[in-house]
Amino acid sequence: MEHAVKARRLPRVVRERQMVDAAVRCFARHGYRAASMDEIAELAGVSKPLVYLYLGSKEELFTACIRREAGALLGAVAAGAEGAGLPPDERLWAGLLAFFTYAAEHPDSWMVLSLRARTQGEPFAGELARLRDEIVGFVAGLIGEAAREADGVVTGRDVNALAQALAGAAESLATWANETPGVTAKEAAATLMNFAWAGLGNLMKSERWSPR
Amino acid sequence: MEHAVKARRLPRVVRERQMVDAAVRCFARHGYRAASMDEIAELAGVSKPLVYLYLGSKEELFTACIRREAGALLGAVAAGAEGAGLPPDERLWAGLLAFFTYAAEHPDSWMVLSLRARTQGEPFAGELARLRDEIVGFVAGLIGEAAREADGVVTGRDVNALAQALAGAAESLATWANETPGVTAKEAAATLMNFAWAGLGNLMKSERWSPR
Amino acid sequence: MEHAVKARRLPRVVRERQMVDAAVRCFARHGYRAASMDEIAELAGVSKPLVYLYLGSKEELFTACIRREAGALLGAVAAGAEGAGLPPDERLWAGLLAFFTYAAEHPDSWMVLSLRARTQGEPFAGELARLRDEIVGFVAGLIGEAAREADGVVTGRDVNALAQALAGAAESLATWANETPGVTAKEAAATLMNFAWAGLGNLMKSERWSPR
Amino acid sequence: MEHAVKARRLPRVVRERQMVDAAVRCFARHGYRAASMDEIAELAGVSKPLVYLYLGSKEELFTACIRREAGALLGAVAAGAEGAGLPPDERLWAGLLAFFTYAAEHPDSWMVLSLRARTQGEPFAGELARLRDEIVGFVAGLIGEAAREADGVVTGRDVNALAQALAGAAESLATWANETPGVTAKEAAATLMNFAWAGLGNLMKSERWSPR
DNA sequence: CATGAATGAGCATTCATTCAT
DNA sequence: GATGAATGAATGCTCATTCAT
Repeated sequence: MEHAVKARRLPRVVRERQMVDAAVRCFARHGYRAASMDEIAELAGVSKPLVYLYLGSKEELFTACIRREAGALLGAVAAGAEGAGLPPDERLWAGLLAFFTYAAEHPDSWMVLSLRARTQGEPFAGELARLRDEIVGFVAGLIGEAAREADGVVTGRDVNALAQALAGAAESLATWANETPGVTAKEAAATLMNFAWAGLGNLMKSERWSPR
Repeated sequence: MEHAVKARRLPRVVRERQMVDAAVRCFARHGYRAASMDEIAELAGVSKPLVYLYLGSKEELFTACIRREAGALLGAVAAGAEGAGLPPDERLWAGLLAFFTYAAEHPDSWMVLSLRARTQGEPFAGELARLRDEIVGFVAGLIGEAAREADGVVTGRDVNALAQALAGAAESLATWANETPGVTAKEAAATLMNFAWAGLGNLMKSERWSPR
Repeated sequence: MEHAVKARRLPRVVRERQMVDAAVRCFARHGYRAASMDEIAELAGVSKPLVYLYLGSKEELFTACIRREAGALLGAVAAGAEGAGLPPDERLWAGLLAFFTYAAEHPDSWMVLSLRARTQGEPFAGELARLRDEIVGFVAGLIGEAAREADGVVTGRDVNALAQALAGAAESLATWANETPGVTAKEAAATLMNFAWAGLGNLMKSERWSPR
Repeated sequence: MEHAVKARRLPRVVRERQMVDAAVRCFARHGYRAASMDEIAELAGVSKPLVYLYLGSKEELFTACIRREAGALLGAVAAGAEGAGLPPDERLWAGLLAFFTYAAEHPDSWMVLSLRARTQGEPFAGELARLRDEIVGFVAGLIGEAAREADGVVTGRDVNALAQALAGAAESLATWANETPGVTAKEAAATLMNFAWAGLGNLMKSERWSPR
């Protein structure tokens, strides 16, 4: 008779996924503090006590969101950029494309990862820092590889600052692209790639801009 | 009678400045939601009703913070980059240097502008968007000027995306520099300038990176 | 198939005993309100619904605890003091010793009976009052018997007040002995016996202390 | 016009007293856990936030209750028993009378001090222990004084156990008197005095009851 | 001008209790 | 017989905001 109208008595794993889904949306829309457990529970279609039973607390729930979404983003970028035989520029391009595509297709996830989480102190900052470190490390690896191929001379600190700037530019562009109608992930990735590769090339050739 | 213990009966402008000062610190430290009017009033050394009398509400107070700090940042960048006769690269360099210097010297101000404000919806986003538009516009102007000088061919959309990427990289680098001990404003500015100018030059010469 | 890992399918009586055991511990440790059915169920090694199935409700469970422990205490005291042929002082001594021994050997039980139960209103107070009445009645019986032997003149009200005071002193001493390391049950019983018997003797000889 | 119908805008000290009054009633009636801040606030005729503003938290409020009531009880007993020139028995009598009178006239206060506070762990137990120690110390002082006057030989441990038993009997009798209609404070005090003094005298003469 | 007094509304969290299997 | 799944109803606590003086 009943056609699972409200889907009661679901197994725990399913419920947990629903809850984290709802939480990601709410945290993305309102931020950590402004998001209320009531709203999350209602959006997930369950009662508040169940959220606490399964996820523990608001803090743990937020951490679970960050972990899950960070894993998904990392997975997408890694899957896009893995091609071992490809030259570094091709792999950077693939990684950037995968990154912008993920950000465009999962705006709530990207919102949580890029903005909401940073504004809270520990323990969220740490969780987020790990994601950023992995991405920056991945980019720094590509830059270093390219530098070796080109016999360029760059210090480790330079490589890190560059990777940092590139990651920052990517973050900023992704948010901007999400907010600006008509900008595709491919365009955003191309812009950044153009912007970055030439600059990287120059740096590796030690042709630097200097004041005066 | 009066022991001048706590400097009573100050003119309104002074009191307001004290309050906004306190508010910037609190918002920077805790974020918009987590900052409490109690703490702000106490830090400003006034009673809570006075804050409401002068600044209206928490929302208006936050807006006042954003406006004042955005004005200060813009003023600093404009003052640094104004030299009318200088070539565009020198002016971009001066602007970047002024920007990173401001962010380093006023970390609370930069915190409010870069992170805290974005995480809240309207009307703060709008306030912030205006600051960003001004900065991006300034950068875009420089890029356009340079493009004309170099007879390069770039569309307006390209210029905007570039300015956006540059601004994003700058934002990200500024936060990173503030969090990383030993990184000076000048280093950060130099890194970005190197990174950017070559890429911009290539773009304007229409030498683009493209996949495959 | 079954590894007998957790002793499933036990007879109801055994399960109930486990539950009440666990409940006594929890109520003793946290008090009625602060003890949670979750903790009790977990400590008993069963699921919560089973607790409800067997014991009905938190209130009924607590009542069951009081009843069982009160019965055990009464049984211990009665067993100790029954010797029909002995003189009343010997029987009081035996009863006191049994009482302090029980309190020392079953601290959780004594905690529930002495403190936790009283702080809750009906219906627990009633349950407890019955235990107290039985003990006070037993003591009053001994006092009355001794009074008759000594041809003393005491009213029923006096006997009751005396028994009440004696019971109170005993309660207080038992708790104090449990909390004070190095105090044995026998010492506590002796202290009270010394304290009490002389006063009782005086009273029965109508040698009373009176002010002025 | 307005006849102070609800007495708004009262000075802080008055409000605090009202709140603690209400809290003592609620804690006495329901115990610490079961008493709700809502009920306390309503009974005090104020809003809940005001209770928190002035008293801090439920724990601090309870502590404030214990402190205030313990002080009042101690003050009453001390005032009753101070007569420096009187013999120890007269002073014990006066102290007991003051004690039972206080317990009879302030049943909620006595409830809080005697039962409610004990069932909670720290920090309430400590607060309460101090009251008990003061009373037991006072009683022990009297017993010791009497022992010296009578050239009796009692160890310090005996004196403490006796004082403990006496205090316990007093506590128990006070509660019993409060619960039993028709028992006056004077009767309760006399019963205990009779009960105690003879026993104390015997002990000091080393005439002890011993089994067998 | 400036503040002590006061609150309505909301939030994270917990708990006793009950179904559906 | 036994349990995983689920919740209604509180509870302690906080905060932005406003009067009355």
